[in-house]
Amino acid sequence: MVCLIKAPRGTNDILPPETNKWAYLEALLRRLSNTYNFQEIRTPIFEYTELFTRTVGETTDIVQKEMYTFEDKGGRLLTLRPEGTAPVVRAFLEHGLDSKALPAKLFYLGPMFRYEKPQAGRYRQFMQYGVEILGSPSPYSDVEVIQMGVKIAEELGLLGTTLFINTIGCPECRKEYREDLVEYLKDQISDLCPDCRSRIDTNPLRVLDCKNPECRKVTQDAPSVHDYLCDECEAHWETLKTILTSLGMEYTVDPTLVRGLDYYTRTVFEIKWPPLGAQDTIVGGGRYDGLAEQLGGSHIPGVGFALGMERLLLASDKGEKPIDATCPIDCFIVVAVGEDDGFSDDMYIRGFQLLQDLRSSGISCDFDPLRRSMRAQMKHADRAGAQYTIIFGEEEFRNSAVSVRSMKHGWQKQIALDHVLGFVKGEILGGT
RNA sequence: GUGGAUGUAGCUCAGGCGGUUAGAGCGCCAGGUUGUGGCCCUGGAGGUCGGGGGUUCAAAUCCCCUCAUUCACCCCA
Repeated sequence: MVCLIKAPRGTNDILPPETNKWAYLEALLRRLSNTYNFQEIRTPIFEYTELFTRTVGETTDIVQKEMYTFEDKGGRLLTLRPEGTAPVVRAFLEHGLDSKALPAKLFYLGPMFRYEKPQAGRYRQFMQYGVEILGSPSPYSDVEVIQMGVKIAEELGLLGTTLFINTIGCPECRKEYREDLVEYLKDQISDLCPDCRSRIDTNPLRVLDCKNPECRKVTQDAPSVHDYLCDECEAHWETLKTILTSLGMEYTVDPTLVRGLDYYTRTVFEIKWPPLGAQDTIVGGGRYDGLAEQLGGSHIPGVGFALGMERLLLASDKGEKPIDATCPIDCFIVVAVGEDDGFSDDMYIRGFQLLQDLRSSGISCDFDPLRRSMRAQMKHADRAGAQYTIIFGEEEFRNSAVSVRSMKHGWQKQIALDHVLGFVKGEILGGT
């Protein structure tokens, strides 16, 4: 079969039984959100372009090359959201949530869009889950968020994840650092790759995480932010590490971890799972104390993380306990149609009635509307993962009974039609 | 955006130096089994050989372009 029109590049159709994994993951994330007391927030899929250019940063890859931007019929410049934090903070300010009890703990779950070259674990439309704590400057909030990220990986049976953390200071201490870094880099400019040469002016911190070996040599001896931290940032950083240690959480300090969005301050972190290959960051986040002010609000410190669900499911499949994609039903009604002896139609109707009764009792069940052979129906029942089949046959029909068969154990008994509902309910809901 | 690899049945893949009707396994449908799933046997359906163009008497096979996937880079979730 061919279809003239295919799904656009970098997008995915998610089909059964794969959808069951998504349902499971979503349920897991919602459950954990509740455990950590995060409440769901839903924001539009598109926003004014300016929201992202102002917060994410003009010089970042996201803004420069990855946004789906378009003009609507009213001449408004809009962008399909490439990330969730800026919209959440925007909605938070717009609706005056800062006048309610703080800190606010919010989570979101939905599609994001980035115009990138697709690769395994990286798509143009992808589902992201993220949490944000707004109104708390406390390093305990940083740890709360980080710990939840680790917890999610654990719940999915991902062994061998690594938590990388770093601090990039605040705008105050970063100012002096930035000047010294730029000066240092300009002295070594001949050894830097072309990308990094232009980064010196646009975003010098990003030179630090360039993977080019030549650039690495240069950055090895570059001044470190850690030597420029103001007292507050230093205290925040030290407390953060102390709390992590006291929880027995292992972490690696990675001074080259700066992350690609401009709004980050102080803490940044990533959780990586190496078996994924090139796209091995499953959770990424950090603190953004200046974001609300950038959007015209008051000073509302924030910290959060985001995770890509496609990537997480990819990891889950490769991990220790892949999510079970099957979705079996409780029972299946089989109607054995013999030669047309006048019973068939009646049997079908009685079977169909029982189907309704079972469903009304909360028992999942199905039947074969195609009136195929009994064998075909049994096969169908088997494939649907039915635990029990309920067989309407001529012989049973004459006795006002049906046969109930356990597909798992193979036993089969005749049950009076009047009692079958109770019997099946007992078998399935009674937990035998 | 840069570089490499790969596109043949629903899925996993053979075939490939040009030569009749393009194959296998799995899956699907039916029969063997007019009252029974899984195992086994038999049969059947299902293909624009990713798309377009070119070379040729002849293209799944050679050439060009294009689209898609994938790996790496860039960057991220």
